[in-house]
Amino acid sequence: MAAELGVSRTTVSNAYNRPDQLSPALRRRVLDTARRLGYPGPDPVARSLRTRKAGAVGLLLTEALSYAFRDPVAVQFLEGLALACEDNGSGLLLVPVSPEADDPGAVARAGVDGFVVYSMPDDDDNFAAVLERPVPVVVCDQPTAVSDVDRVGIDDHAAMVDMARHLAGLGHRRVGVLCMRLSTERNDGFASVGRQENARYEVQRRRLSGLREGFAEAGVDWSTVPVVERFDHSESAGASGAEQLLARHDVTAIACTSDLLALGALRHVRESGRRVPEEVSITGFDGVPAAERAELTTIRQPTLDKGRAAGELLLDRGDRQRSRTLLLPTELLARATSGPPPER
Amino acid sequence: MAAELGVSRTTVSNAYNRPDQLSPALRRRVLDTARRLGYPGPDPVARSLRTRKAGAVGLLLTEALSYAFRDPVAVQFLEGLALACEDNGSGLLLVPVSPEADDPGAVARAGVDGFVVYSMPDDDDNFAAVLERPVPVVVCDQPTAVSDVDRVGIDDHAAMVDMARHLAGLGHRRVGVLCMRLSTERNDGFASVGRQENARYEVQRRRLSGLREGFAEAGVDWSTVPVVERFDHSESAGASGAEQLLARHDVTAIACTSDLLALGALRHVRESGRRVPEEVSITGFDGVPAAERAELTTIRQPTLDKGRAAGELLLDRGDRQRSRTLLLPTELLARATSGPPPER
DNA sequence: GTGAAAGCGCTAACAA
DNA sequence: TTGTTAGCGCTTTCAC
Repeated sequence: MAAELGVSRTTVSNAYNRPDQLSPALRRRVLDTARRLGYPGPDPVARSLRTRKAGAVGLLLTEALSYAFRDPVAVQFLEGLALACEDNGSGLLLVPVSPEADDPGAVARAGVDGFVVYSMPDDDDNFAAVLERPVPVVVCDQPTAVSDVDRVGIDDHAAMVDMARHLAGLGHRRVGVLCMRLSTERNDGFASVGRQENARYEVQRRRLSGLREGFAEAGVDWSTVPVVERFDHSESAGASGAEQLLARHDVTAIACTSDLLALGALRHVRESGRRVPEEVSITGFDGVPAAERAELTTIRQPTLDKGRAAGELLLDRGDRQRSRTLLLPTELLARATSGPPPER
Repeated sequence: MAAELGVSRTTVSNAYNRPDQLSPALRRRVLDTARRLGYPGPDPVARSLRTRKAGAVGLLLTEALSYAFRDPVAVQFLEGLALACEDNGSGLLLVPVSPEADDPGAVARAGVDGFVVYSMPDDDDNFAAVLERPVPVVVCDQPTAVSDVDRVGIDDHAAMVDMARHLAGLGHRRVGVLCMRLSTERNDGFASVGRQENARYEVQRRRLSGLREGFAEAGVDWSTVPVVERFDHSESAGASGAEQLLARHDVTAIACTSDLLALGALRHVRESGRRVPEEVSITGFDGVPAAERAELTTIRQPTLDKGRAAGELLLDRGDRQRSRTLLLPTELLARATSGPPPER
């Protein structure tokens, strides 16, 4: 301890943390001595132990850490979350999870004051580990079947009912769907109704059920609607999904459960010589910037606001009495990739 | 302590950390009791204090936290860094810095095993605070004038010499430049040679000096070359910069020190009715995806690899004897936005 | 395979 | 304004 150098440890501590508690001269002297002796200042970990504050928010994602920076929706969510963190002076800790290993160790080992959980599957070990921790938790999007945590999300079902009505209203009856992964194991291909209903990803389940309901209103029998699933969330997955769908089914519209998939589908459909929307309509979900450039018909969701709201909910030491749920609005953007189906 | 429940604290600790050190039956019993009693498992902060490992890498950026997710180059760097972190099982802590406050507290308070510093100005307080911490540090890009830290970067000067030669080789002699901020205070407008040479951002300084050298070889007097500076790094800053440049100077080429600026310049130039590259050539720097889509002539730098290398350098507990410097290669991509100047 | 003791470096009360 | 006293919760020799 630098205490050996004239003063006591309290004084040293105060020199760093409460400048107003001691004379400027003394403070200067303490700091100078510290520097001379090579004392690097209070150890942050020891301080955290004592103060019971880590000064950081943990973020848990479905995917590997680096995915956070590959998916444009995740990036926007993170920007919002970071905004909330910086307002609060909190750090943002991206918690590593090994998708393979059944090792929730990283979660247990994270020095954070709370967790934001972004879009995890039902029954996830890492998420379970988060709930074990005696810190506040905010879940974004999924899973929703959890008590005692705050939640931020949108009404995925209702948004997709709108989308189905939009397409049905244009006259589409022979439609296909392209969706994201429905289980944690890779399963690229057509997804049966049973598989859809038992999807481990609630968001996908709800988006599909929304489409189902909306199309049902127009008399479309859902069991005849082909649903193609892709494990990877990327444009090329969207392209290959569209290819698989169109190879077997003659549809006039493809509703995708994300913009990335829709953008890929759009590319494939055009490259295969079909015109959009004259021959095939394509719709997405999310409202990413690239979708705007492509004039994709989609559902805009306030991704950045979700991130900020999640951060604020977590950091807001207000009424943490009962768990709060925030449902943000979405908006159907009918743009250039949807139109009436071709005449028979 | 759960020790009151049959066994000692060592045993409890072992139950969590060294399953092989005690009988499975006992371990099970300990864990069950812990659950029943609501013991959440070892406190990560206390554990860190004892083991002297935080299990996380800290990242320090020039800008506010959320900037990390707004700038495509930063996002790619982060993806690479995250890749290295996840290979190591480390977390990634984005350290909040208040650009206004002269408070390096967040850096001092971050519980991390090391820092990656990404592109900071010379003489930055937060960076200085990082150097005070007794942990390893890797600096990416700037500042370079630091001893005892590992570094990752590119040869900005040489890359821009190439770019100047490219433009000069096409025949350009009346050129303008659009660069990023040169000081930490906002100063949008023309930058004198003196201001360029005294820029607090080494990367900008070197990119400008590279252009200067390359154009000098073709006989261009640098003091006649207008250099427009923009504080914000965005497309719209690029557009307004190009506008300001063209309003006063009749140039046949605009060399930008980033793709984002170049993309904005491109937009402005086209919107103002000029053809690219027939009337004006425009070049960027970085090689972001959007630049590829726009067919922008640019310098590609391996941004993701820089991030990964930075992470590996930091986490690699190998020869930490002397500081290592890694210079990654760049590549001039001559695409569709550069061509011969118009005939007089 | 298990327990006892020692301390990681700090800050919050309180007393002087 | 400064010093004293107690831990924060854990892991780690080392002895049993």
